[in-house]
Amino acid sequence: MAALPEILARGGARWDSPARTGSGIMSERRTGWEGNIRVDDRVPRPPAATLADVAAAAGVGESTVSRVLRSHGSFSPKTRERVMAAAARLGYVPNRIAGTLASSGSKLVGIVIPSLANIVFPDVLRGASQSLEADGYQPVIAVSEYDPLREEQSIAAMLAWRPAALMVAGLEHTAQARALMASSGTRIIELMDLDGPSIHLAVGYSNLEVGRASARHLLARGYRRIAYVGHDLAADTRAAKRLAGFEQVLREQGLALQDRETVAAPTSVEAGQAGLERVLARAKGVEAVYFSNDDMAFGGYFLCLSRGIVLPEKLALFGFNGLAIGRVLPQPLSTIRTPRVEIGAAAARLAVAPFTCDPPPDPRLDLGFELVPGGTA
Amino acid sequence: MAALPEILARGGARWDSPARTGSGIMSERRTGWEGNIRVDDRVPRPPAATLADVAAAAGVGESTVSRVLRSHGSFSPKTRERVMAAAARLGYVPNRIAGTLASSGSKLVGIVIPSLANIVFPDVLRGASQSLEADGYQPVIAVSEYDPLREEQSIAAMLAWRPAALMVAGLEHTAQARALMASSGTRIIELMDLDGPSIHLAVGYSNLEVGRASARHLLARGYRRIAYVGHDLAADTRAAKRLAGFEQVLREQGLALQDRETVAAPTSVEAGQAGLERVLARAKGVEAVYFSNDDMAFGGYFLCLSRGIVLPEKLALFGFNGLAIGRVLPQPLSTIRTPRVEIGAAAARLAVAPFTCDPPPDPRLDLGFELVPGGTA
DNA sequence: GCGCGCTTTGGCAGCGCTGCCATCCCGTAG
DNA sequence: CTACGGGATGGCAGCGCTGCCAAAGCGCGC
Repeated sequence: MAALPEILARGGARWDSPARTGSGIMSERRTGWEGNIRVDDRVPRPPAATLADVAAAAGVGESTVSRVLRSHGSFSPKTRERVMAAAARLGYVPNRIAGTLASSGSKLVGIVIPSLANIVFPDVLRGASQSLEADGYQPVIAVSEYDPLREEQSIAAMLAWRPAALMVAGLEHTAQARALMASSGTRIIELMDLDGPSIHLAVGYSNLEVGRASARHLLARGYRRIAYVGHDLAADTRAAKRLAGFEQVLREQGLALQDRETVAAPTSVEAGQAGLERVLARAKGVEAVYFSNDDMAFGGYFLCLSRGIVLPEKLALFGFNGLAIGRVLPQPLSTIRTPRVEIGAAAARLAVAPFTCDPPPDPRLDLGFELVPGGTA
Repeated sequence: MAALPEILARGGARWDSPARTGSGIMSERRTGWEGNIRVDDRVPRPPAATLADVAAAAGVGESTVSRVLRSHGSFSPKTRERVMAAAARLGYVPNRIAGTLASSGSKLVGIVIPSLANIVFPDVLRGASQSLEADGYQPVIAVSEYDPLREEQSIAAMLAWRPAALMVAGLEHTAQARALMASSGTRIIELMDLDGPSIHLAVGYSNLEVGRASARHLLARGYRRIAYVGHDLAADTRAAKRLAGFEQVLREQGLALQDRETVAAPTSVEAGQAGLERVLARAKGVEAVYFSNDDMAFGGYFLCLSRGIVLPEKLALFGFNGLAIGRVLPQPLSTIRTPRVEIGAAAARLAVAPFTCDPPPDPRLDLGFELVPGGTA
């Protein structure tokens, strides 16, 4: 069992690995319960050091410690020394709860998203978290599972932490949630949708326009008999808007959807596969399928692969999101790429921005989207 | 533009959609800056209502309001009525910052994960968030990007919020981070790894054992000339452990890796594709490839598909994670499925559990893994 | 040697809520 | 009619920190 240490060393690991310092990973050094929490419970550790403790230890006043630790205000170098030493000695960890209450300026940013089941919102989260962290803010997240009521509750719960800003996916919320946000005094940033009025700021793209662009693309490629395969639309208003834009363009050309299969389930590859299966069994002569998103489209794609349906000659597929996997497929998936990480990052910047600028920024930040022609449509 | 409302109505939407109540989505009702934040800045809204305001409005004492709003302690039904009415009237949103400081019992749980770039940690997050929410807790997240130093900083930052518990991925941390966690008095839960000593509690599976099981499977299928394609191992100690276990079993059979390609990049389908490409160009006669995870394996899978390499006859592929997409591939990916959502949920339960039980739970919670034979190896 | 102006420092009142305790009120038993 | 027990209620001292202000220290010019 020398393999792991070797690998770690070879790679220049900087972790302080128990596998390297202990008796080796295989030995299962049974630290045991007694050596852990249980003991902590028995011997109640001395309460965590406070500012006052550090002040006493350093022989200075509390406000001086506060100033030094926040590098805010003025103090002499040697005082700084003394304070830092005392803080380190006591293992002082500042209490942000108290700090926030006193300064009434939270470094928390609430993020309420509908789902973590595919990579879309994690991407947004990633962009936001990166940017937020750089400014010393921390994201508090809640997942609504596409349920308006849970979203409302999550929003209320977030607001109770008095965040510096609140990011919410979409523009549709319960009346109660909307009222809460509008009257909270917290900066509200709505994500991933621009089709409708926003409370304060909105960052994203137009789903309606995405749907239209998708339809125009398929039409331009000569497809006329088009079907739609989607997931639960009542919950996902943005998918509904894409479909609305898509149908609008069809209608303008005197066309209509050949078939529509809405799987009563959240989005997933399995749902996409099942949906396409049903469409193929039912509607004859379908030339192209518009999916509610890439996950659904992947399901369709692999169904075609399994059944030997040649893409795009026998059937064209079009998705939405522009996920990485679609690009390495033998035939890259035709889709629309959205700037998810950038949306998160931009939202984070807006969340933290002081807004002293004049003229003020536009309340709508359109980060657009990109049609990826691919090879399936 | 009547399509969207129709769709929403058909689906039984419960959102209070601006598209339904406003002048329609297309009309771009230009709420404008003046109607939003800017105005809020100009006319400083009255400070948010406090407990005292509600108490005054309801004609009762502060503690009574506190008791009613938390349904804690005793109060008469009619008092409850009055308080609730007053709170609603004033749009009172409790201040958890103050509440937490006063009760010294935070309802925050810190979660530090290395990445949001694939679905693995979002899955964990999903399990945790669901379970936490049910208990009235909220997750605060931080992403370390597989950087030990950023992890350390994130841990320190989280601890400053005095969370009820702290979840961290992996068992390897900087010495400083380990010391911080051990002495913080906060319950620490380490995720996704059991191979090594934990600080308090660990929930997950043995990566070493995963690697061993993978090797045994490939060996049992008769593969002898095996290559490895992985991503940056120095950062991802769990991937390193899997490889260590894998090589251990090979060694026990007097075998060794035929080739090893470590792409100097984070995990991705592209990296997997590039890695396999290089292995194929270099090593001749490789029968099977063990990938550091499913994302990497997908890259390899599609490369084979593009090049007409028949799976598994000409080349066998084996991954790790058991992602959904692997199951709908024409040849399902041979891999090992991990209970990620369950790990998150279990960790959340442990985070919140009172731990008064006797005998105490084992500090290690092994949720195991499942080898999915699939069709590629 | 004195006063001025600046940097450095300490004291202390809250931030909004909870927990504890004293008080009050009511129904009921004696 | 009085005493007693328990539910219902209010008062108030913190929780740990920050922001404000007063005070002290310090260097320098005249």
